[in-house]
Amino acid sequence: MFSKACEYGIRAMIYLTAASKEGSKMSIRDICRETGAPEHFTAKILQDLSRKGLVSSLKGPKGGFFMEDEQGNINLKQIVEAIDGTSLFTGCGLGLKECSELQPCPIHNKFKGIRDALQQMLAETTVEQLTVNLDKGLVFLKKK
Amino acid sequence: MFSKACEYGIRAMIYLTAASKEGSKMSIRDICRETGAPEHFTAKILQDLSRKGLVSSLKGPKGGFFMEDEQGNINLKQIVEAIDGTSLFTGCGLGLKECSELQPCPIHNKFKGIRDALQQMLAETTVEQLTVNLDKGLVFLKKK
DNA sequence: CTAATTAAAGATAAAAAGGTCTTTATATAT
DNA sequence: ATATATAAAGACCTTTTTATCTTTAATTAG
Repeated sequence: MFSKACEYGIRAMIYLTAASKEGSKMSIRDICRETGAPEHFTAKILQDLSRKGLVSSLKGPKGGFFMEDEQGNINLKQIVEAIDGTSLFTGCGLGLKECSELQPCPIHNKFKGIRDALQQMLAETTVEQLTVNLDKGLVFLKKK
Repeated sequence: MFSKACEYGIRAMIYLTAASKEGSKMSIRDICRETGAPEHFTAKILQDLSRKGLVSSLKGPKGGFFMEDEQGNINLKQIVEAIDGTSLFTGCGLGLKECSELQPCPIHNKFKGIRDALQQMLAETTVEQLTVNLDKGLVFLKKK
């Protein structure tokens, strides 16, 4: 469904949001230890998200990545769009370059229903919400 | 959502089902002309689907690909699984190797809803059904 | 000011997906 | 039998994705 980059990015942002509640900045190493993601690859992804304003960062000792308070309101759709683009939400299920109500592919309407439900679910889910059961050990960001 | 191979495969099968109603066998060239797909790549895909029994084929002059009557009942889930595997239906939204009710990722339940809806939609949609509006020119398999 | 620590950036590599080309096998029609 | 048309198979190439390695820039602590 999502690219690896997107999966790692979402996991990192959820972890960062949880950690930032205690005011901590986390290094790439920390983040990847806790999310089971590859370090250099994740660094690329977070640098990209940082440029786009979805996460914050600071260089130097005691530096690292973190989330500003208002960044907790960022939702999953924003992250997916930042990393994977909008094609998942707007593209044709059968890959047609042009597919619309006017010129639909055979699965246009059925697929649209699914696509829209996915889009809505992602849009209404903030990273903040996803940290709720994390500290309680009820949900996980990597294999135990 | 689906791989290119899967998109081409589905489009080819819908076209073949429609053509086979008139008893025609279609060459790769015909199929790709009508679906806007690359020939050699589509040949690979159809050869694979043929080995797996989802389409039928015959070599030689007047040969080509076609669908047996009962193959019209094949549904989209079967095609997606044959080409892309089952990970879309069973895998974790955040890419965790182990993700289940017992050990869920933060989006497990919300994602499961979407995944299941997609799965059900694909399972209840047969290629036969998708040919209905094709001859009427109401739906399309390639850009006009 | 210096050393240490961290993200940023860029170069490179490996793997997977997507796509093409060439040869072979098989069936048909003449 | 021979020529022809077709799928089947395999080798190869290109692009994208995933991942790693190295160097640079910025910040902090002492």
